[in-house]
Amino acid sequence: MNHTQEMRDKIIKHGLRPTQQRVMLAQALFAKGDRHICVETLHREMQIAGEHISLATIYNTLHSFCEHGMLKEIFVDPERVYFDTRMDEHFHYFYEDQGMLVDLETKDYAFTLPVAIPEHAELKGIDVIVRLKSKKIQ
Amino acid sequence: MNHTQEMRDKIIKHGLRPTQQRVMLAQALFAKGDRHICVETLHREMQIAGEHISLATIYNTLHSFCEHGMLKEIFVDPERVYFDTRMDEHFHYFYEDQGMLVDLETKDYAFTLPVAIPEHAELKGIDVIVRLKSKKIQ
DNA sequence: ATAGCTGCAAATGCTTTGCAAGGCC
DNA sequence: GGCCTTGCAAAGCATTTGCAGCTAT
Repeated sequence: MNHTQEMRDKIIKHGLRPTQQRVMLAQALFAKGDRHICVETLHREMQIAGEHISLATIYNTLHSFCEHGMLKEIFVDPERVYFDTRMDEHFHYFYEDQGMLVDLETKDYAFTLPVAIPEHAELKGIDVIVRLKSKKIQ
Repeated sequence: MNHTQEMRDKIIKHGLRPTQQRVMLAQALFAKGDRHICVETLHREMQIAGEHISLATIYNTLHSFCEHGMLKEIFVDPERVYFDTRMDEHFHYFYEDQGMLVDLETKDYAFTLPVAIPEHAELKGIDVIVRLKSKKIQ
């Protein structure tokens, strides 16, 4: 079974129709392991690969993927939304100067969860963002 | 010494000129203890109080306050930026359905900081956001 | 006096939407 | 065939900017 077919199956399994654009985007997103990508970057990447997909469709598709549990949105920067292909609970470093997100590895921290959840509320998730600035290399 | 004077002093101490608009905004922000407020809300609040300040000035002023260490920006929602008047390191609950931020009290969690910081980088801060959804009241 | 601040209106830039044409089952 | 999806262009909206007039020191 080739990779295109895997992506078709993945999309179907999540309750969406495997249209050309969705399959192409799924390949770009999930082919290379975990990714943290913003719409603009993905759009440029598709153009370079010679596959034209409109920005509107990328927005719509990524949001569909989120609603159907294939992606997570991350808000770290008011300038743009990032999408994360890794679905388990995990945390991030964010290099503010580069706009780059990197996963925190378990060995890198010692947070003790969970947190008290107010009675009248339901937990949707916990975001931990370690904001960094790259040091200049001398 | 009245409250207006306190705000003037606070602004001067942080290296800014105490203009009318800055003093009015500082009063709105710091009079009532810790606040988590977005520009739109603050603008509406000033209008209701009968004090006209342009949106542009509110944006500029809040950003100046941030750069001069009087406020912190919080990104939890791509729709709008929140400003937090509390300057020490602390974490938040965010009620996604209400767009409301609430401080996490120390008793409510047991995160163990710090985190490993990559060699080539400098820590700017750690954000912890516990995302909640209000439960319907039956 | 003069450097800095304000406020309007216009511009910007990311994101969403309306709608006609096309694709998937 | 019928419904969902796409893509363009236009709209939407929070935020920023240019610039003339005003204010604080």
